[in-house]
Amino acid sequence: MRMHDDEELYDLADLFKLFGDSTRLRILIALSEGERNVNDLAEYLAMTQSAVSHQLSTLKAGKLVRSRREGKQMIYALDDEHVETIIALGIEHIEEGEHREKEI
Amino acid sequence: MRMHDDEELYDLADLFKLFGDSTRLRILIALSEGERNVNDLAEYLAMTQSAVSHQLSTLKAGKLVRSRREGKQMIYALDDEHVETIIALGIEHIEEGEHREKEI
DNA sequence: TGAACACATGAACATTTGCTCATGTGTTCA
DNA sequence: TGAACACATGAGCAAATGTTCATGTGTTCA
Repeated sequence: MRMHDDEELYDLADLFKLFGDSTRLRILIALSEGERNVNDLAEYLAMTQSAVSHQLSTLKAGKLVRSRREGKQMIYALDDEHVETIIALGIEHIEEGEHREKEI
Repeated sequence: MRMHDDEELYDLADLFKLFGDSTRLRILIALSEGERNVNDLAEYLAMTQSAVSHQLSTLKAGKLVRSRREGKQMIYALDDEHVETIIALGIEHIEEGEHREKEI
């Protein structure tokens, strides 16, 4: 891995912070199944509209999701082909950890 | 992506939290270049021994690094083949983001 | 135009997090 | 054995974070 300047390092940390919250993970996983508007997401995740909206705004700032307006609704979708890959790698890590524990 | 129970979701979030701090990222990147003991890491990263040790302990609990004793020293190394892949994907995301900004 | 809907956003609060400081544990070697 | 070294760890504190509550903005349609 090549060297990284401080700015890129902070950007990188900020990116992973987005994945470091179970609410945001659930939003990202939900969106990996397809586009959704805010109220649907809120209902699906059993959260308030406000909380979902705040998190979507955070995810959008981090360029993990994009949105478009459709009438009164805002439709959100994943905006990065890496999102699903990164989550899948994380899941692999966890499942291998569980596997290793059984071996011991 | 398949469905995830609550416990796995929290584990996943906790995993990504580990990557969500520039200090820990720097430790992981440093270790991707090879094993190191604690004092070397502290000097290399210009941090106190205590701060590095705390973070290493966090990383070890998350199974991203392992350690072995060598005399008085503790040698730390990456303990997961996914670590470098995950960081590399994060870097890709950021660099593509920068690229997209230039297009606009 | 104005009411109703869908969503965004600012402020406030409780929780979490990362660091420092002080001290504890484990190892080596004279 | 005990001093010196290398590292771990608990407590405490300031900063960051996620949620709620209240309210603001944008859109539709009668």
